Amino acid sequence: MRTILLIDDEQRMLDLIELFLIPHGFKCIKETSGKKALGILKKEKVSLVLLDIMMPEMDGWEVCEKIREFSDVPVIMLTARTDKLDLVKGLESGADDYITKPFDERELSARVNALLRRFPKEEKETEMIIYGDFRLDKETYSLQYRDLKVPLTLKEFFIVEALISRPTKTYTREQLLHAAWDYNTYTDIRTVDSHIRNLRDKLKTTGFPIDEFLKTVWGIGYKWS
Amino acid sequence: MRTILLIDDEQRMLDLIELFLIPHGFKCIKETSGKKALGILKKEKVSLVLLDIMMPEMDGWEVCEKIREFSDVPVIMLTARTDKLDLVKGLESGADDYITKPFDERELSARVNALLRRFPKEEKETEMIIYGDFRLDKETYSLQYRDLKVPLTLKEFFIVEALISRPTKTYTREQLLHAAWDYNTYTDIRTVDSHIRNLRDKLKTTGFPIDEFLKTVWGIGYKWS
DNA sequence: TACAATCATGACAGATTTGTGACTGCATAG
DNA sequence: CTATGCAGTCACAAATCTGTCATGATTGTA
Repeated sequence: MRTILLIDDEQRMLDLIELFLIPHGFKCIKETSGKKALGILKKEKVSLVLLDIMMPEMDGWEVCEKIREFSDVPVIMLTARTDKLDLVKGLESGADDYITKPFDERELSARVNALLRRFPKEEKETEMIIYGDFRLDKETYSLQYRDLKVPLTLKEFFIVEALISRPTKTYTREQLLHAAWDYNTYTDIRTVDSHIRNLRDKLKTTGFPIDEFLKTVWGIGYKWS
Repeated sequence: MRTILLIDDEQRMLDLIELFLIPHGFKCIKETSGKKALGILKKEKVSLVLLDIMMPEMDGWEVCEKIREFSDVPVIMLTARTDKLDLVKGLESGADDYITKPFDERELSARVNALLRRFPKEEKETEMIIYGDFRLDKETYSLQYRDLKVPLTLKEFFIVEALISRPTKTYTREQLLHAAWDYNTYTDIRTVDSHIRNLRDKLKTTGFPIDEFLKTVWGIGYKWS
């Protein structure tokens, strides 16, 4: 989960923004002092900063400049004013974007997401199903167990994908047919057995302890466990 | 010098924006058709796109989405309206920022510079992709392996660029078509095979150990590994 | 234990996908 | 105009994956 640092002197505003952001899957750190916020930035992993301009002691532009002395974290400025001079001053002090209050939830989340798209530091896990020591990689159509990696054929891949994405569930041959073949295929149900065999062969010769994981459920079908 | 691609259906607006940008040290390419602009983006080195929303034929959101299918170039949307729904829609279709007309010169240059700050060495990095002993040179459209250097045709170049920029990932022919051709091409899918063959021939006769790197993934497509 | 149902396995045929050569069209340069 | 090189299409051969069948092994049950 990505963390956003909120800096505003009004506690009410901090709470409000947090309420906006939480449903969109962000964690928030709230801070009323610009000075303390700089300290937090150095210690915590922060993905983005939302920074109010009108603050006592140290204003938003100053905070932003200090941040830029040591960090490239994306910064969005918040202000009540709509003056374009403010805007230019904000961007020149190193901010990446600028939102005028009052803003609505969609604008906030859209701007936050637009900026975060630029920093895809987190691993994409959607292309990879991980179960125990196994990884099923959709980019390379291969199955990995610790250091061993084996490319799969299409049918093998779809079968493993079905099985491994719901471990311990027993799939009937029918269900595996539907997972790997078109719905209205006239393929013999026993063909599934063939592919299961090919899989076992291929994985065993590569050194996978596959018999411990890919199991036959007598009278029903197969499962991964 | 950084190049900015301007897309607007009104020639007057294109000329006006160009007048704004030239004093700030930018080179401009002006285009009134979204479709043609996509073609330009694939061929030219463009650092940033300024995209009008209200256009006949293909509107700005659509153009932006098409751009995002093959490029991460920063995009700023232009519109006469101040509706926040527009704003959200723009950011969601992949834009990075949003300027409402009429805008002034300072705002335009501030926003452009804020975005470009995010891509400081972009130009140099994208001119040369290095993977292992291979170098793909965007300046001369050629591929180098140790001392051997071979010029590539455009299509060959785009195919290699896609493959080599994400080694081990298996690309389908569809994906390679999108990477190397205009998005709405009616080119036969097997044409990809032809270019792959030409590549292999060309590289093999020059002495590249290409078979070890450019691999066929049966039933899916091709990969670099 | 004996029997019936179910599964694993090997061999092979069939289907699909890919590689390759030959050809056309197009644009460009000389 | 002609020559050249690139892009795209087609047809057929080659490679590889998929599906079927027969047979023997395994499992559950009476």
